[in-house]
Amino acid sequence: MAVSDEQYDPQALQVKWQARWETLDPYRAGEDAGDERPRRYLLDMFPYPSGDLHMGHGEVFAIADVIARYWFQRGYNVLHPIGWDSFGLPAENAAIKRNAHPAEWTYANIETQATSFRRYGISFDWSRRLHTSDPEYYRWNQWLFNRFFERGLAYRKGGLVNWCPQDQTVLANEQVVNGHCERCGAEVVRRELTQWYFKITDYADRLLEDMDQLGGWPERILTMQRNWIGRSEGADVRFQIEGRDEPVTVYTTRPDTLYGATFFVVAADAPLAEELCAPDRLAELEAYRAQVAKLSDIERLATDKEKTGVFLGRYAVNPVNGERLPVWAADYVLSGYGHGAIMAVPAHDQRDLDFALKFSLPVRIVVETGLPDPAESGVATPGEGALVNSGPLDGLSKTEAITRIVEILRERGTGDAAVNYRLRDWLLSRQRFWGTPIPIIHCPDCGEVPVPDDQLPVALPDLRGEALAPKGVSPLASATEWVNVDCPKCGGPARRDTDTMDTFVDSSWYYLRYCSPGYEDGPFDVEQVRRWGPIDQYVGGSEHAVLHLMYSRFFTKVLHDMGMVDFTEPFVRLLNQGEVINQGRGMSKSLGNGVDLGEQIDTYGVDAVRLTMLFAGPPEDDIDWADVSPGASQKFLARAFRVMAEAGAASAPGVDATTGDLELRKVTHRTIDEVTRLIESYRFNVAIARMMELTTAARRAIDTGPGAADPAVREAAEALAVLLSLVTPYVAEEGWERLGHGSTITHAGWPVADPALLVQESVTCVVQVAGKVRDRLEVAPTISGAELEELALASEKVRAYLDGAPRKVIVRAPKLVNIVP
RNA sequence: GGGGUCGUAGCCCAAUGGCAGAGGCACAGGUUUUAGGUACCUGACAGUGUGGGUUCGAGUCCCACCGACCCCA
Repeated sequence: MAVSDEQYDPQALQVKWQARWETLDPYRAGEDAGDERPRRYLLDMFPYPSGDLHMGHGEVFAIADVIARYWFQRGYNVLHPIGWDSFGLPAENAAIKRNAHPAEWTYANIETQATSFRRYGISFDWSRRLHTSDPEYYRWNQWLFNRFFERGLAYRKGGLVNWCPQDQTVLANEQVVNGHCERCGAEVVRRELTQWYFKITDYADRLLEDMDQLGGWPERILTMQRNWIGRSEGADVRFQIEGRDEPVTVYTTRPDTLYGATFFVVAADAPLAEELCAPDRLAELEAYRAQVAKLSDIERLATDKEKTGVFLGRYAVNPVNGERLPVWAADYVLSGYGHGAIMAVPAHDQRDLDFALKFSLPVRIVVETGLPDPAESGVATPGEGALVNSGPLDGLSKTEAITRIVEILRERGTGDAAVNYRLRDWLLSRQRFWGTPIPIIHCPDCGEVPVPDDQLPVALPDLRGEALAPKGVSPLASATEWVNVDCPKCGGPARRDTDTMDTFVDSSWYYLRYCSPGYEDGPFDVEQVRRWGPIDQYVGGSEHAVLHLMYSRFFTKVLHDMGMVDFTEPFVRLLNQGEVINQGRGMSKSLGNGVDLGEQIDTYGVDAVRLTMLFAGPPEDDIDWADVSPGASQKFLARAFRVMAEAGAASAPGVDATTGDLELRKVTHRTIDEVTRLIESYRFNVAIARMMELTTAARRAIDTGPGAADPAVREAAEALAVLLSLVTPYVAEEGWERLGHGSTITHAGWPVADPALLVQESVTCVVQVAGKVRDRLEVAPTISGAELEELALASEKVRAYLDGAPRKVIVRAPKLVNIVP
């Protein structure tokens, strides 16, 4: 049978090579301590097992796989593990609906995804697989919690928290997006609850400072984290309140405007409002609070919203000039920011001005900006200028005034410079079942007692179906036998903590567990982490900018302080892939524009789908599935397959390529050179375009050139197979085998371009007159500037545009000459 | 309102400050084919969102504006 008659049959190749890979196990990381190969650790953000893999997974795992396979070809010892982020609410909701256990749904989905991953040809080291819902994994969440507790980094406190009425649990600040639950989209309300927190605020400065190690991260993610942490410098100022011993501290970024304060505002929902309220005004405050409680933070802070508030019948005293400032409660001040109270400087802050104008409070200019009087214009002047009406600060600039006022406050003991953060501590308690139990026992006598390490894990009780239905407290509370235990300290009757941990705890350190997945003496083997860590390349979505990516950085720093890891940042480089959308919009059931990954694979084959994902554009860009054509990808792969098969049938391995067709050899080596650079800079779409050109050149050589048996054709086909192996492993394996090579192409070795073949013997030099192209010259690439200038000026075509001697000649040998007449 | 990213053929995308086009889709034509499809070959299509500036030379650098998206308000 003629080779060219053979059909490219992607499904058959998938069956054949998937089975071979199972046997050959080519993607396993080398564990031998004497292994001298340079190590690389590549990680994809692990999936949540919500069902089968979807198009988004198809993209992110294809991208990371190119990098992994490139590293394999380069001879590195590659760690590329996979696992599942398998605790979480969807499993619990499914279990309630089906009267089942969350584990059933979870592990069934994991198996479905594992099967799909294998078919999708991702080069995972399956021996390191982990699931965060396994007791052997979450045991170490608890162990780590104990360490955090010992160090004062895990603590319990009461306060207003974000409550999602849909999911019936509290949420961390990071999980509230524009006042809505990041998971389900329900509007979040405030509740007063006692909850566990991780003290991430202790690490705020280090989370900022260490960003200088993150040159391999997208700038926008760093900016998002910087904004989220929200460090600002200013001053704390203590105001005495008439008729009260204890002063109230406010934080301000503009202490220089202290003389411009004309009233004082406390957050309506802060306990302080009640404390400061005159007895005869309490009823009014309560009524107002009820009104405020209905609003989200976003609504409260909206600048276009009419200001509201109530006077509390009290006065604060300005520490610098003794002025009496009326104390108001209002909703535009948040109890969570600073100290929940502010000094209002209406002339220079728009929100304060809106409030002042609404309630006829005085406006005093203390910064001369040259702009119209805010009291008249209604526009505050937050800019800089010389201080006025400010006693000792008069005439000073903003910076000078800030320095001076801080000195004054410090001398009088009524304030000091202060740093404030927007970042809040990480609320980690959750009132749901399918998570890691918090390993604390509450004893009436001993208080909060950690479960001793040797009694971990605190395993989840066996609850299922209706028992998991949300009721505002954790389902664990109803597992009486599980809850009631003896205190580990005094042996008296005590109760387990019934909340579970935020699942972001699980993902904060999973990358370390992969280094020694079966380790039983700790969360990870310190030595193995020293070998592999930190992660050289992390790949995942930007939706985790201030969630997982920040939490994981925090965990890493704590573990560093504990002496368990010797680096301070977990992810050296970060790549955020775009989303796969359809017809200009995200895929969704309601829009009916969903595309199923499995169906695409069934229709076009794994290789064509992967190729389509990578060829669509730069990895960071969104892919609109309506704009791409997997059918065309499949056709290209058929072409490439035929080239490899025909070359394989016409010659044997080991022929001397130097005797082959020179033109094709040059294309091959130029392609190798360019693809190498393009892969290293993650420009996969362009790299693939080069592979297409090489395929076309080889095709032409076979059909109308030296023919399939020419050594240059073999050289081109072999290079093509290895280049393609990063993107389309199935057709590459088959091609490699047809070319007469054994086993697997995974470690065939990255081809090296011969520099001699990259040199061109002539290049086209463009000759411009006044920037317009007037002639082209074929010249040697080594031509000197002077020689080239002479040639260019001698050109008839050029002389036609010249009128006498040129004023200036710019020579960029060998490609360009520009003559300025 | 502040900050960021990005605007290149009908579409997706390329182009170290140096000839705007590498690759693909779609389109048109040719060879093969009974025909369609496949395969192979060929072709047409923009002057880079708008307006300034820097430069011998700007898609690329700077400024303003318009539009899209993202983040913080």
